[in-house]
Amino acid sequence: MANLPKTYAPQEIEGKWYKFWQKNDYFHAAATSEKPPYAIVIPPPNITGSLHIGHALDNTLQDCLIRWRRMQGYNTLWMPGTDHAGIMTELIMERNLADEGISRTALGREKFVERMWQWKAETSDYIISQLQQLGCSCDWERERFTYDEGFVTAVNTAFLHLYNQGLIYRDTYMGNWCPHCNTVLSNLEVEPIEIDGNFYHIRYPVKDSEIVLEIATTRPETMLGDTAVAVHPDDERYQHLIGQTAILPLCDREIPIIADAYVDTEFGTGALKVTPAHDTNDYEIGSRHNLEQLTIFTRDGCINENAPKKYVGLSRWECRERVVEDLENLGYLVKIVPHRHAVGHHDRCGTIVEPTVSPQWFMNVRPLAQRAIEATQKGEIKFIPERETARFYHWMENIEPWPISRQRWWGHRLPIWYCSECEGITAAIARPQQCECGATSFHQDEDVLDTWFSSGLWPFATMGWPEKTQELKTFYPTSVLVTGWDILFFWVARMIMLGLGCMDEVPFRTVYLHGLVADEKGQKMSKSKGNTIDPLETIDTYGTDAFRFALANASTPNPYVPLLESQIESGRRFANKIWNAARFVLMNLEKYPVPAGSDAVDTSNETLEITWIRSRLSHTIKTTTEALENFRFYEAAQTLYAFLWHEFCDWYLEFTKQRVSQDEPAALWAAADTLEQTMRLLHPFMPFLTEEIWQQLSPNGTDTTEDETSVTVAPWPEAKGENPIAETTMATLMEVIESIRSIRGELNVPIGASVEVHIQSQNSEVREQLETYLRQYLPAFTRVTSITIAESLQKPPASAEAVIGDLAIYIPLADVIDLDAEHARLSKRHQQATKDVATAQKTLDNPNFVERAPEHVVAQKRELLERLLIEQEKLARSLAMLSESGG
RNA sequence: GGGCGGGUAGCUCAGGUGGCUAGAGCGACAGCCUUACAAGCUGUAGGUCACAGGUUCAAGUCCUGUCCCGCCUACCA
Repeated sequence: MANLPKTYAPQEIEGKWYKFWQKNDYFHAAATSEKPPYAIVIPPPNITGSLHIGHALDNTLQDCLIRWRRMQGYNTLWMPGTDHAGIMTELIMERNLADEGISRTALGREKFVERMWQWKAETSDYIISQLQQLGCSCDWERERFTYDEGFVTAVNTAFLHLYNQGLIYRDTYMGNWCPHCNTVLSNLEVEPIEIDGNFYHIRYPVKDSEIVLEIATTRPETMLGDTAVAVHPDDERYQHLIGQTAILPLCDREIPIIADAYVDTEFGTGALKVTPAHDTNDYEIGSRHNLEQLTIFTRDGCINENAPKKYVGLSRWECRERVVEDLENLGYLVKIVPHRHAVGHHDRCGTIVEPTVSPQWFMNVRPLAQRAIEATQKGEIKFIPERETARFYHWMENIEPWPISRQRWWGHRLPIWYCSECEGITAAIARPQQCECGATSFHQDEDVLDTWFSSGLWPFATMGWPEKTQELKTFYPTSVLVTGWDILFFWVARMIMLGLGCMDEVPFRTVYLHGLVADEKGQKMSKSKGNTIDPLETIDTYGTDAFRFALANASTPNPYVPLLESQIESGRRFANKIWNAARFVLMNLEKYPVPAGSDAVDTSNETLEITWIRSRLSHTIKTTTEALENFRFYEAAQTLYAFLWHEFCDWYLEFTKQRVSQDEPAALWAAADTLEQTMRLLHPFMPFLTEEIWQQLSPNGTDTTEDETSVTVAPWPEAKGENPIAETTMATLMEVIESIRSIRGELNVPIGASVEVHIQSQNSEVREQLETYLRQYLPAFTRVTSITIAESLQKPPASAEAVIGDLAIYIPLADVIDLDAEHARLSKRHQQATKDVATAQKTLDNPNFVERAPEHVVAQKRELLERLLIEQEKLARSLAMLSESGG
């Protein structure tokens, strides 16, 4: 064994072990195996840059599951890959190009896409290497990309499959248009943000009359596209105007005054200007009344020729200013009232969306949504936490047609061909030979598909669909999907629908939706808020394992999980603690090597502390396993932390010191065994550190290259059962030790000073236990000159006292005792005891409690009261004595 | 406007189907370099479990209402 440094240095071991794992192919899943399958597909990170804190959490949790199941003996597949992330990646590329002074349009589609592929090559490698730094045990041989060759086939096949069922169709409809990205968007991509706007009240004169109709709008510029004014059919104020004609100011166009029940008489003036081409509701009204759709904006959000000349070419905002100015000058403007309202923004680029009518490809998701609901109701899919199920249903039940075409360049082209002669549509992967009309010339649809269409195929396209591969047979449906709740609709819901649509089977059995990483104020971490923690920086500073442990430890079931720097720090301290515990064990093993063939542990002559630590280990195995089974990562992490630090290190290793100093190595060998098993338990959370220690501990497992093995493929520990008697005995001993320490601490007994300990107990069993073990253990925890244990003994003069139930501990402190301090100490405990007695007494005094509560609860209460009464009485007596001698 | 989640120690959070004397980490205070670890050890302090009712032998936990905070959703121009 090499000399281990005093402080754990993660940088020195992490890279080494990752290479080792890869070399041994531990992460590769066999397409066929006798082992039961367990599969997770990674939520493919976008190729837009580097991993953020959300990825770190998401992938840490996935790796925990995968490593745990692998150790449990499953044939585990963690399918990795990246996403081409259509619009987002294009935006970044456009920004890069802008830095070079090139515009996308100047470059042209072909060149642009070429550059995108170059970019992809660089960034996806970078992202993969970051996942590896995080320790992710993905099956890298199977890495995929949502725009690779296989995906093109899968996307085309899926499209045609759904098209042929009539689920995909072309329609001209009012949609969300992003004037910056020049594409239509789905509702999900539009983020409503509250902004401070205005309500503009404007007069619309009524033709052939002196009457003016006052309307109110937040978007005065759209009046240039007005084709009606609507009032409520029952609105008495406007009855006489229905059917009349208004004169649209600035345009001098005549528009009808119509009645439509959509109009809210209470809101604004009760008169609504109608712009069917640029407002979703107005569009509906327009279709009901057959109004003209007058488009007044260009694709990039400027005024077009349908508006009066003076406004043509202005941006939406310039136009608003000019229109308001003109209205005011001409006397049409009544007033401007500040008005706060929600306005849709493109979630990717932040541009205010312009509702626009355009021809698009849609997917009718209703039938698949219905099947998804049914599948969930039948239990084919389970959501964790459960509350997410309700969100899922709600969205699925209210789903609307999904616009799937995007007017962009980077992404899957639609397998749709238009005849150059008759414009007839042919759906086919390859260019068709001949149109029904006889023509032979075609052009392919220029649009690309929404990125989520292709990532919706991820769980089966990555496994080779549409081929009927062995992988699909083995691993589909996958076991679990792990992702943040924020993409439940974007991605999870669509995977389920497309899985049902293409595979006729849900893509996964369980969906675990974790929280979003937040800062200490509960604010979601985001670049724009500047409150992010950079995963790579964190790994550099604290080490991967510390970071991973902190993430798992922070991962409560809450929708937002605050991650504090101090928690990562705590992870690092934990790693260092483990490191040093291992050092201690290993250093001592040099002196006392584990005898060969000692695998069969001899428990016949086992000492209490060994029985105890094995019992606690068994409990820890059970709790950790259950926590993982229920996706309670924080609970697993906390269980392991508490066991390793506060039981194994704080107590067991101290016992071991004592034993070893007396030349009794059995405790040490049990320590090595416990540590080895604990390293296995902890491995899913802290893969690098546990591998390093496990290798050092394993009997043959020094750095030999032959017969390589790894904790990665070691079996998951088995809970062998707990020993309540040993645990109870140990608890008493610990209490005694803690009491003595407490006296020493509170009464400022010098560290170097040895003390006499007198213990009185009427319980012979307890006395026996103390006789047997306390003499052995105590020296490891505090300096003692002598220990006296008796059924009854006089409290020595000038001594400090502690009471534990029937047990009294006296420590003579003639030279150092501060009687006032001791009095204060005892009276505080007496007060507490009195309070506890009162509480317990009150419960037991209630006859209904004794009658109706379960027997064991009553018995427990009685025991407690008894013990508390004894303590209270002892303390009272000692206090009286103390006052006497002191006063 | 609806729906969901939350309010427990100075801070961040645990406390499945009500029942041990309400816990942890961090922070605070006091004392220690005790030969695995100062990224450590030992001890101490700190909580009307948001508020008000109710159900129950028993409520941090279940019910109702109120007040805050956050989020998701909705066509009020």
